[in-house]
Amino acid sequence: MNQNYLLEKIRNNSVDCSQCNIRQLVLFSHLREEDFEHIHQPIKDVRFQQGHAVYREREQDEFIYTIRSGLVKLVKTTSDGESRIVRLLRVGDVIGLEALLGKPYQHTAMMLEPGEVCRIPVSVVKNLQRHSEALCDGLMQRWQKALDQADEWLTRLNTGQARQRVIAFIHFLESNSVDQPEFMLPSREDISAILGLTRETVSRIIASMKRDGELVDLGAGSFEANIKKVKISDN
Amino acid sequence: MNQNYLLEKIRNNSVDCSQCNIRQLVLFSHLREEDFEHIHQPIKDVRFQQGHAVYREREQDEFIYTIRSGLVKLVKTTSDGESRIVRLLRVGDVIGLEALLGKPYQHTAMMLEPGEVCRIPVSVVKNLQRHSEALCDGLMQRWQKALDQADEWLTRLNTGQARQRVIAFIHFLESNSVDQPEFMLPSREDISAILGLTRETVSRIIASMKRDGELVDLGAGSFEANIKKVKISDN
DNA sequence: CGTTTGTTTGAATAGAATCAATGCTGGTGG
DNA sequence: CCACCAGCATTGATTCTATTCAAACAAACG
Repeated sequence: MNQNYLLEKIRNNSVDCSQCNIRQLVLFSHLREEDFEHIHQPIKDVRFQQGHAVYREREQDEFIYTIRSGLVKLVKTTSDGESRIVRLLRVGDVIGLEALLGKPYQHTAMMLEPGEVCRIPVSVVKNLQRHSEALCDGLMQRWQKALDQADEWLTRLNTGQARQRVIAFIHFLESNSVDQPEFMLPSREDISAILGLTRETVSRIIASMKRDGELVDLGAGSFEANIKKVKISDN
Repeated sequence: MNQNYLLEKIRNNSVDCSQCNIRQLVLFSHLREEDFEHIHQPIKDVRFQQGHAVYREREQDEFIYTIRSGLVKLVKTTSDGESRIVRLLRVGDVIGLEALLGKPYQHTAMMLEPGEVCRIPVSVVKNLQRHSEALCDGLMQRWQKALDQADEWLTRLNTGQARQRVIAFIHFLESNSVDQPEFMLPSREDISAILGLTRETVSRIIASMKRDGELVDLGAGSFEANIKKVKISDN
């Protein structure tokens, strides 16, 4: 019976969360073995290409997502047609939590690099919630994490002079790529939507940082160059 | 027995939430009568003067708060000593949710006008959570609301030209004072910390709006004038 | 290849910050 | 009661920074 269930899950391209290789990172980290019995709807692994949307602003749907790999931007379109990136999320982060409250998605979630997400039906979460207190705690933690990032975004990346913001953003990227000091720079367009500056201003600053040796371009063949930070002097 | 309990609560300056006159607004709106039996620690009503802090950044404590009256600013101090206001909260809003997760407060919560808050021990919420699913939902809703405001703060109040931001902020104030078209303007200092501009820039813009008749000063005797919006033309 | 897409660079301009002075209001103490 | 002071708002002049407009450049792609 359990065997059959597993078999069916595999047939549907769905996954067994108790065997997830990033389980310690994701929403279900504190679940006990028996809790997994309460997952009745399929959780699917979905792969997205760069530039594709996981969901779109104002859409309403029945899924939340955890990011298995890749970098995701949350984009909000302002009244005057401009769009701003309000958060960047990566492996282990949860997006689309608002679906749990029956609200339409508040942003467009778009892949900055190819990656994979788990698509979790809202009903699964609600079911598990009934059996596990830990999950509610986990959810609240995700919400708080999003809030912390939102506040940091405002105070660090959208305050002060252009150069300071770019430096703060590079620090942010650096802290995200845990092991290596190398990281990918998003397009100037994206950076400008993150920092609230123009493409040109961002380009000028980054170019000048390269000239000054504060950033080293490792130009690893891919479209956008691999960048290694050498030193950042805050002036 | 129940009588004695109520009596004791009153003696301690604590309150009976089931009788709260803004109960439909607050965290406990969906609780059933019997749920209130599970409140064992006192919930206190605290009154604060203008400029006083409900809690401070980096402090850790065991309370969350709902606002009964008054306007509260959440202030975050940046690395370089500047401080930015990341949210404004009013009657019915909950502040200090991070205490539920055992985290230190992420902001300093300060009264912009005199007001009253309910001080709720974390243990009370955790207890109720065990008995009422509705509460967990309520909590998630509060978190989402905070997140929505954070995003709006960034995209509306911290994007674009100074004049647009001031106008957006006035719209925000207007939407907060539901019934009347009058509202109080915070100090230029506070507005500048909200919009990421300087005192002088804010002052210039508001003064010019008054001159143009887009804002009418009702100067109702209090220190900062009462302001009524007449028209806002977006250019 | 030429085309497309994104980046860099330059010159001119607009907008906000900065520095500095003045004005206004309410409170204080002689 | 009036003079003075403190705190905040307003206004002006100047400087500086980022935007805008425009062009050249570089890489990727059919």
